[in-house]
Amino acid sequence: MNYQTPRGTYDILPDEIRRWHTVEDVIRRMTQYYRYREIRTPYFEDTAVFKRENDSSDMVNKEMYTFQMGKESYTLRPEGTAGVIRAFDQHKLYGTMEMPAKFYYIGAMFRHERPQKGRQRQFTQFGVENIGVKSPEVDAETIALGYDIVKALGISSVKVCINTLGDDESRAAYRAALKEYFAPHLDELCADCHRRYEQNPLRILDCKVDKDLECMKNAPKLSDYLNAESRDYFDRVLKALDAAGIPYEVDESIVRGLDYYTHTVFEVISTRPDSGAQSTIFAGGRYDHFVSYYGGPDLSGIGFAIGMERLITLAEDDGYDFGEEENADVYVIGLGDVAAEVLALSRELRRKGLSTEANYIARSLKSQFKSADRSGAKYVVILGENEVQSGTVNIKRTADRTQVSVPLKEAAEIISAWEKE
RNA sequence: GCGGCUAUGGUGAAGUUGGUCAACACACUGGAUUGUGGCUCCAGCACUCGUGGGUUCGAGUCCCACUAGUCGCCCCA
Repeated sequence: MNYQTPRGTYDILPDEIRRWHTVEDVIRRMTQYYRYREIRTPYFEDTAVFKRENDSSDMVNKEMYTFQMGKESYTLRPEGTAGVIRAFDQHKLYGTMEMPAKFYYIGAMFRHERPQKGRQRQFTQFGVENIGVKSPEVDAETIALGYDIVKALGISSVKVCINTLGDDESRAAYRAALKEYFAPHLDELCADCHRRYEQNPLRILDCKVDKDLECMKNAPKLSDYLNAESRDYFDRVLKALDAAGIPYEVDESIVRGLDYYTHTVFEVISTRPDSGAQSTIFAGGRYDHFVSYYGGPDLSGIGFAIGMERLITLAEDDGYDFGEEENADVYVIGLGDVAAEVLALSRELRRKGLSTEANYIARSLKSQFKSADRSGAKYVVILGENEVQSGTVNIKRTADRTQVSVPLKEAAEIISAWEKE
């Protein structure tokens, strides 16, 4: 065992791929219901696309896979939104697409973190972006899409947590209030919070280390600093969620890891006790200035991302039925020096749309029947030297074990006809 | 970046206070039926216990280091 996958990466083996296909199918169906269209952007971008000024998040500052090729610096994408917005601006889709422009993506993301349950260095995210219409109903609809996917996979124990960060004015006022409030308490806070105090004081509030501190409990609340417009917007988001029949909980501690969010932010978490340290299923929020950041017009957007690995695990834990692997239609047994004939017949069967397993190994009839059983084939064709001589072939129906001898040339046609009965 | 736990064949694993052939099950291959299957029976299948050192007359079993996995902290989907 000399080679293995790098830390934090993993292989999806054939026995496991069915789960992925199933979940991907649910996602594609649901996004189609909501009229989102797929977009595929590169797995790496110019580093500047991800490394934005004044970004205080660990993801951007500590966890990116960045490499130099010649003079250029590239980065493996740690998240999906930046690439989508970059593409939206680059191709001036605001000029050709109807608003809101609705995108979804599924693909690998890369973050250099210490792996653990539900967290890999290369992982897969499904995400959506809804750009160009700023409306509380759009926010609620976006959450509804994610919620519907989670529910379609039979995942129970789900909690929608939502909050608002308000607009620029509200945030600035709150930020100032926080800095003023925490200034005398700085020596009580952890090292990370000192950094947060400078870069993004809002994040002090969801610090897990200092969460039980007395000064945390009495900290000013964002809700007290929202201006009328922001408060009204959030109220309407909640009303829209009520109208959509989505249960939620307002959680003022949610401020999100990415710095580009404004107004609505949300996290949908699993309340299962066995979901480990990574309980977030999907999370996202609204961004007012991201589209213009990459050179586009001043449009607002909203999006979320779901970790596919977590989604699949949760669906599995809740007993979602991923179905059985498809059986073979036909198994072609070869006896003696007949491999070429086995190949020819198998190709004929496949051309007729029959999934066909062919044996090219010189081995006993018995062992070939065993593997025919394992393949689940409905028909077993026995092709030996005798058959080649006589130009006939034996076809055995697995169901009733009856066997008929037919001309070799007609075998594919006959099985195909039986299948259509 | 920090901490806990783990590391035996293709797989799941047993391996007592260090001391006979590294158990058992599944899978796999062959045979009992020299061309007709899912049952049964028989046979085969780890010169070796993550890697490297050390202690000992003797180590899969004890010690150290390294590597990897896993869970948690941080962070996040």
